[in-house]
Amino acid sequence: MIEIEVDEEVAALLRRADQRYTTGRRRVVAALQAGEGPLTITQILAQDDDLSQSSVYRNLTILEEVGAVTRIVTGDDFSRYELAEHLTEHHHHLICSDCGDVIDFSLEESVEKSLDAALHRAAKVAGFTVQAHRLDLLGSCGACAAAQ
Amino acid sequence: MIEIEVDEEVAALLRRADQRYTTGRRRVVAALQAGEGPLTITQILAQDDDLSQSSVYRNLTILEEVGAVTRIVTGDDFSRYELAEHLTEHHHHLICSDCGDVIDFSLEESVEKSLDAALHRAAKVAGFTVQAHRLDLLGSCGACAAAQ
DNA sequence: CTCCAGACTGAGAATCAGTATCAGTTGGTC
DNA sequence: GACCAACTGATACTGATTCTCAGTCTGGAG
Repeated sequence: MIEIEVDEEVAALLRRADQRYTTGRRRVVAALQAGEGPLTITQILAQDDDLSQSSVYRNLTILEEVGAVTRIVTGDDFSRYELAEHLTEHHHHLICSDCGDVIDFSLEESVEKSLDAALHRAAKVAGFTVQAHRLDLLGSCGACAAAQ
Repeated sequence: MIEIEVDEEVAALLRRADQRYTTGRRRVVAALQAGEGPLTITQILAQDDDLSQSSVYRNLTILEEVGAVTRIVTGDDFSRYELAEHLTEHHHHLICSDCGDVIDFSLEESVEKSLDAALHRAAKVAGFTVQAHRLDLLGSCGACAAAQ
């Protein structure tokens, strides 16, 4: 999805919740679009000096409530945020267990389909209502593997 | 894997790291074996009055370093712990986004196989060294779905 | 059997990502 | 142009997790 469309979609989501699409929020969204994967608050702040920490936290929470942004928790001490899937594309995460960095990747359609079907079968057995699935690869990114 | 085997395996892992398999640690392992899914520190403490919070934290960290236990982070404010996969069986998690509870489930062999192959292909493309994968279903558990 | 080093423990203090508060600013609406 | 609700930034606060420290346990050397 191109930048302008994302912007409009986010604006619509916010408006629906009586929220404004302010400059600060635009900047957070822009930072997330610029990253190659989910970003931590620290990374967002580093990318844009005019943002204040408390507002970024607050705005990410609001953007998440509104459905524009998704929060990712990987296991190191920092939450990461990315644009919601309907604003990007369905994808998964490579999580580097050394440096903590997170990179996006996708699976072939066919694998994704059969996985999805299997997941729904399994959920049904457990009496569980599925909202989404989450698939991560844990390992070492190229840089960290080289550094060892 | 039956209880005694797990115990021996954990003992061996600890010994290899010059650590003792003390009563406190045995009790933590026992609590994890008793649960139907990963447990929070609070749940472990609730299950055994003789455990002290700081020791449970410390021992879980050690058991994780030694490879006997895995830490799970779901997004609510609590870490959860479960026995490592080689002491149980490869499985995945149903995470209830309402109450935060986590339940184990498994996929059919065939799906798991093709998924694994696809993941390795994807990792190779990204120059990533895979250690493990992690697959979670997000949604509502039976109890929470009924309560709505 | 005794001693000793080093592992272990429990209680409390310290840390720090994330959240709440609050006084002041902004922007849309009548 | 007054009003009101949303927004902002600085700062104080919260709570899960980690650290510290003084005391206890344990296994092996002598």
